[in-house]
Amino acid sequence: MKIGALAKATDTKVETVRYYENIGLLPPPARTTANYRDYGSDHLARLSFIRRARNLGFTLRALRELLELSDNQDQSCEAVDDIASRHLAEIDQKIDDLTTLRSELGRVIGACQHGTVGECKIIETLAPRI
Amino acid sequence: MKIGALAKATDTKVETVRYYENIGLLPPPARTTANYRDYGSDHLARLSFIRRARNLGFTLRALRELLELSDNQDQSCEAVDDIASRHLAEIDQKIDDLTTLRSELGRVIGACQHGTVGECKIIETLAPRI
DNA sequence: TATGCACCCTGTAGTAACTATAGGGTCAAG
DNA sequence: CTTGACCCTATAGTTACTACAGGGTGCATA
Repeated sequence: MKIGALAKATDTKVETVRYYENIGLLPPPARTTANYRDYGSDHLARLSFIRRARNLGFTLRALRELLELSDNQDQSCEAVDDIASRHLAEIDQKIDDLTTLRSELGRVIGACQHGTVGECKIIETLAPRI
Repeated sequence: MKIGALAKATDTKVETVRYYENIGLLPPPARTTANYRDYGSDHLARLSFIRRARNLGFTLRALRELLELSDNQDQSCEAVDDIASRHLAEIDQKIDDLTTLRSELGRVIGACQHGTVGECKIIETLAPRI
């Protein structure tokens, strides 16, 4: 598939796809005779992962680390365990925060439907960490 | 509290706190006689919300919208409902993605502990959306 | 055959959201 | 009374994109 189709399938700008190739996050694909980039399903999967993980607040640096778990199958068990464990804790925190935020937004919507708008306590849901 | 304490409590750089004030995301606090910024607990709650929501991948633009639910209590029910509903759907998607990612990382760690490292299928967990 | 039009290419400049540095003031402790 | 840890403003640099500028490709249609 050509870059436009890949970009569309992953909800990415064409320029962003080329940018990821420039910084070495997405491997350079084959080229057609007209020098057009020609992507396969592995590129599609990898870019989808990158975009969705970015959308979840992971930095490109964190992404590189996660992608290496996949790219370098021959890493030591300790290294894999360390990287995965650190990210697991981060992910759990994110899920907690999102769940709390979700319930307050749900309450606001519910209150709205019952005509008793009331205060929105959204800020308080993500109060300082202990 | 002074800016350093506020920054520390919210895991933020002092420069970032001043930046949020410049772009109007954090209201300007009172000043001491020495012209130092003097923050209260409302600032602490608001900054904590901003930082954690940013960490979850929300843009500053999205944050402004969410904060307005809290700041403008007198908005129409339709407006509140529209904003809250859109973000609710986004949040649900994020929770789904994080949960899937979490389980694959957990599997990798588990495999590691049993000495059967095996392949890491992390990329596949965030495959293209249907 | 040609001439749009939608797509692709490289390269560079602009934007969003920070982050670091320069140059200087405040203040409690020793 | 000075030293170190803080604060101030202003501006330049970084990360992660995003938007041109200037030009080539390829297929449909007049």
